[in-house]
Amino acid sequence: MPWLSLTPTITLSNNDGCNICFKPGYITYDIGIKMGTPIFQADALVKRYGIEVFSCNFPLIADMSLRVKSILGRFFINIEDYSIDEIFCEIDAPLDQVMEMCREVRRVIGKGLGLPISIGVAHTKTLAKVATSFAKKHPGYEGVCAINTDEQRKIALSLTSIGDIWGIGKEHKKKLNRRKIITALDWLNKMTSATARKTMGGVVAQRTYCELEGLSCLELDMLLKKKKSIMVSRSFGENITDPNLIAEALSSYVVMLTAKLRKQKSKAQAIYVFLETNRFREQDEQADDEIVIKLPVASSSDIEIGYYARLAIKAMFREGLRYKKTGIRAMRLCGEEALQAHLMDKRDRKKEDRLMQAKDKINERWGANTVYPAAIGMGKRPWHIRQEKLPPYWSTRITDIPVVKDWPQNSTADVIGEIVPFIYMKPLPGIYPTVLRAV
DNA sequence: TCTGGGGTCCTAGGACCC
DNA sequence: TCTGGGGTCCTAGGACCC
Repeated sequence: MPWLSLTPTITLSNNDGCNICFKPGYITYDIGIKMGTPIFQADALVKRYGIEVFSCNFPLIADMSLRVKSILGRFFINIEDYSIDEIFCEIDAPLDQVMEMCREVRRVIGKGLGLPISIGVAHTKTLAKVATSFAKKHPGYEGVCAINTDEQRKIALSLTSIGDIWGIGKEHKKKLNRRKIITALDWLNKMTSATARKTMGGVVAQRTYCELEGLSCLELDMLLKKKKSIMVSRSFGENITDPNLIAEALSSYVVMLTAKLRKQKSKAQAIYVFLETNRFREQDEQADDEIVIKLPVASSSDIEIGYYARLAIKAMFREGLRYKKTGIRAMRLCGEEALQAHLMDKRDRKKEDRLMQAKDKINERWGANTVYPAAIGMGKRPWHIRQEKLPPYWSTRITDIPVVKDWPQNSTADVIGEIVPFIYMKPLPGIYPTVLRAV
């Protein structure tokens, strides 16, 4: 949404709960909206500063992420797909060539996707992340910052709070702060790598320490790995007291969970199910229960796993409690082929696998939940998450795709210096102008 | 009134073996 | 009174990441 570049925005967590991404826009000082602030606590600030608030649209983010990564694939061979919005690339070339290439990457992604990206260049992954934060914070770098010399490294680390280093979380930060270690450079000056390992409980901290010294300890991880556990959980849109509705909600998470299992060709040997009340309502009686079930035979069928998940709910549910959240984790995953059979097993597993395959095919072709088990309920359900300010699925849903209405020959459009078509976007009442100029 | 949803790795310690 | 030396496997819990 390039037209919002100067508008402060908040993107909410699932269920429209907390701020998970505040973009200041025109605001140049800290107004106190932190990661994780519940949005109802920020009502006054939202009004005062004209902050636009959005529900999160993960399919949109995931799609943009794929596009960025496919462009990066044109420039780099050795790539680690680290997270939805971060990538590590390895390159062996003189610094000026690398810098030129990075600027070109940034230009191409800016032009093609309208996304501003930041690039950090350094000799270790941890230092590259430090460099990236400088590239992002200081406009002078124009999005690309390198830490190359020892002097640059020390200056950068002296300006970086120890807690902002990748691998130093809030516990380590507290511990180090108590020893008067405030910046990353303090850490290097006041400890050795051996004492870092000793006082911070292991080899992980020691690796981070060495990486900051410029000694690479974290290799580029280019393999696409299967997940070792997969979890699906959601808070409910409202408090739920009916066990059948809880079972419905959990069944729908099971459908998502088993689809993820089948996608990476895994089966679960065990499941973990939990059920919680709203821990913020201190006036309510609380519950936070969990059950682990070892499955008789590893499975990725929503029929079978759904059955055991509902058993777990039945066992945990207590009359009169106001439940807020449930979820399921698939554990002890194994490959689809290496199956340990069960002597007493009566299930027709081949048939069930074929059913799941057919269902996956239909849903892939015609959209998620074209066919689904009746156990997840039909139509609007009270446990559905709230998403009241959802931006359109511009790039992943056919009805939301922007329509080109006009292509002016002598446009003065200024987005990355290119001629840009006028596009009608599906308007969200009160937020978007009818005609927008966009990339 | 309203408070997110995923993951990984490492270590210590228990329980067992010879 | 004195009580060895070498392993493995598993799990809970801690710490970290996005």
